[in-house]
Amino acid sequence: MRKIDPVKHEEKRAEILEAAERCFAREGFHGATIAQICAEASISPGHLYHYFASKEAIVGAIVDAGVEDAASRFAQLTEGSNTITALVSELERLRALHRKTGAGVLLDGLAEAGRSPAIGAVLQKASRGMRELLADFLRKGQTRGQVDPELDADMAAAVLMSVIDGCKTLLIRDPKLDAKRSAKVLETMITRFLSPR
Amino acid sequence: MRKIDPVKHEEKRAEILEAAERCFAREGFHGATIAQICAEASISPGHLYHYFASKEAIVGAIVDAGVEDAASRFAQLTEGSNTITALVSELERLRALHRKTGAGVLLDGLAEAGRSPAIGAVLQKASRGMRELLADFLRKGQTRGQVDPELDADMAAAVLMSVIDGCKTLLIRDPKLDAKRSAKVLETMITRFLSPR
Amino acid sequence: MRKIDPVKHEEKRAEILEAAERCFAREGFHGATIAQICAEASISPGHLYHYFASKEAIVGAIVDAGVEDAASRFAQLTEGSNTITALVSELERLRALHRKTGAGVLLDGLAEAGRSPAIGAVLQKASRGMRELLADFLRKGQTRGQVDPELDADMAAAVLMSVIDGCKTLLIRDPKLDAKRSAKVLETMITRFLSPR
Amino acid sequence: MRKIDPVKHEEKRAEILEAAERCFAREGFHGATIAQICAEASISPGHLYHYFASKEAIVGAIVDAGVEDAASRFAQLTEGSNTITALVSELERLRALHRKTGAGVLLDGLAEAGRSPAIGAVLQKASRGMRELLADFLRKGQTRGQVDPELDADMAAAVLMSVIDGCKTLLIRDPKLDAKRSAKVLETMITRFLSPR
DNA sequence: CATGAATGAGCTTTCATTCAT
DNA sequence: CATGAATGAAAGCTCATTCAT
Repeated sequence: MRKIDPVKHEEKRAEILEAAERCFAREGFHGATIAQICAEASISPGHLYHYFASKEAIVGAIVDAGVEDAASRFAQLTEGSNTITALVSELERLRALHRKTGAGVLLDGLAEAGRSPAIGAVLQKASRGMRELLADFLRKGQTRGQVDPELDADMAAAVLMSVIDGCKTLLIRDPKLDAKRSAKVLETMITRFLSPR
Repeated sequence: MRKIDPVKHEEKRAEILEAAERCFAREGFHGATIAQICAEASISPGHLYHYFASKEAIVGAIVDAGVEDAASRFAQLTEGSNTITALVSELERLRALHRKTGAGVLLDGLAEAGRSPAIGAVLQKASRGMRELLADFLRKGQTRGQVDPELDADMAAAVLMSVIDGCKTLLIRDPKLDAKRSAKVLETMITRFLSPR
Repeated sequence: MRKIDPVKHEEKRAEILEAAERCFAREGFHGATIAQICAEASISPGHLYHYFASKEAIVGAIVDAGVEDAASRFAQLTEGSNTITALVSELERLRALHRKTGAGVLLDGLAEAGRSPAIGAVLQKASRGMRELLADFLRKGQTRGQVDPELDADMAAAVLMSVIDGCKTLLIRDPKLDAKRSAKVLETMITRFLSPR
Repeated sequence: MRKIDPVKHEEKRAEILEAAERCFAREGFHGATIAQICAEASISPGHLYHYFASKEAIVGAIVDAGVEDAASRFAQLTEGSNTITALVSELERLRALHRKTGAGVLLDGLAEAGRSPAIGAVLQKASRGMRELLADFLRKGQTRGQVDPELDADMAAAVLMSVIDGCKTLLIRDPKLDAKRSAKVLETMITRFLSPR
């Protein structure tokens, strides 16, 4: 008699996803077990499989969510007034975010994407979208005279994205690194890279 | 009365290490199994343990080798005539290298280092060493007037290393990326970053 | 919403323990494998680990149960009217019991306790408890004039326990030994040992 | 051209056996590995198999040796003047011996004999021999009026042997046991058991 | 005689997944 | 919807034994 409530279903899914994310951050994709995720989400293993077909599906959903999240932030980027300033502050926001959740998940995800074609495809599609947004953003900056018009906007966008990825390793390679000073130098690099000559 | 032949022993060790590296590149640290490594090295599982005490020891040996290798390359860097050119071409060499072995291993290692204090410590020590070499190299460039003297050499080195890390994701996010053009843009970024104003 | 049923859980645990006991009796602690125990209990290897954390934990549970069992029998001993008669018949009961389960387990356990400090500590604690019960029993017999008051009750208890241990080897050294006659001689020894002069 | 030297061969065999005995005392029959025995005997695993066909053969040889040793000591027993005194002092000698080598080997051997028919047969044959020696000894004591003529010499011998076995567990069950006092009580028991009424 | 490299079956344990209720 | 019991395929690793030299 009781019909399934799609809203509640979606809520539970999100709850499990969050629990999984915490576990993945702590233990990595391979290190985290279904049992741990169930404990964290306070459900039984049998029940989890009502919401996700497999562990890989959970990984996929998390990658999806992260990718969508990043894309939406990139989409909002366009609103900023000064191109370079906006970019740099977005980068700073990302760094703060990952200091909280741990960079491991993202690196795990990237590594996994480099291997699994399924996850790779998701990431590649999203990356292309994000790169286009970023390239558009840069082109707009070029029009406004805030970004060097000589730059290949598309390639510059790709390189900037890899710089953002690289940021995650800064703290792993040296946890005691002075965050302020490193941010400043990073800002210098991006500014000099993009500024018109 | 034949005593053990350390040369052959070392050769076999290296052989196994190479086989393991191929497996890790293909499957990741966790994904690769002892059985796969043994198959790849054409030895029995029991025999592998004459050369390495555990799977972790294999990983450790690979990391050690990689670190030593990178350090030696960095140390030789000092010989180049032009600071920035040398740096850029070294970066290109690294990229080519990692296209062969697959970037996954490094990302796996970085992700793991972000979680496990034991692995983290190894990476941090190695990173500090490499950063010092790179910073020295940059300072030498500053003395020669080839690098902007205003830059904090130490921080710049840290940022450059994270840029190198970031490069690994370029191909993961877009496998069809035009390598030449992306290299060119990367070169532009580094050149502008480091050049005296 | 069905919560776990602790009764069924405990029953299954006991079932596995009995299966393990049979295997240990047949093959010894080291000789018995998890696979054999699982086959004997008709469960899968994975499932066994829902009930016991490790093979060692199974051994521990069996030892604990045996110790508790022995202690409870010793505690009830006090009720008997004649000290020596009660003791001798208890001894006989122990012999019958061990003819069923096989003496090997106990000898294995004793040998292991002589080596591993962890297992040794468990055994020593249990032995001390049992010896105290036995010594109290003897002292009570001394008060009643049924046991030689000159005897050091504590030491006599220790010696009696070692005699009980020794009984296990009787059948190993000679499986065809006449059980009745040997019991009689044993009874003679204990009676003469304890009787007042 | 070089003939094998049976003397040297036998010496090496004995050497290996001693090394194995040390390992077995330390780790038990199952716990000790061929590798450990080889290390202890300073030979290679391949070489060990020139002297023993299998690990079980080593165990068998050790049990054989122990059994022979015990038998020869029992045979010499006959020389003593007073039956009970001789017996008690022999028992004390055995205890001292086993405090050195650890009782584990003997218990391991007994446990193993209870399971493996092959080892069991060796032990049973030897035990019967020893029991006969001991029974003869007791009968001689009966003739001399030093041992209760009512006793069934054969059964008494069997019981005494199991008492000797049981002694090994005294120290395992309580390592801090006062050796002198326990020896005294044991002596009391045996004296009262055997003495003429 | 002697070495140590090499084998491979089998061990304990883990864990994603399914099933009965 | 929800539980937790149950599965079973594999994982990393050990070790008695054999083989080439």
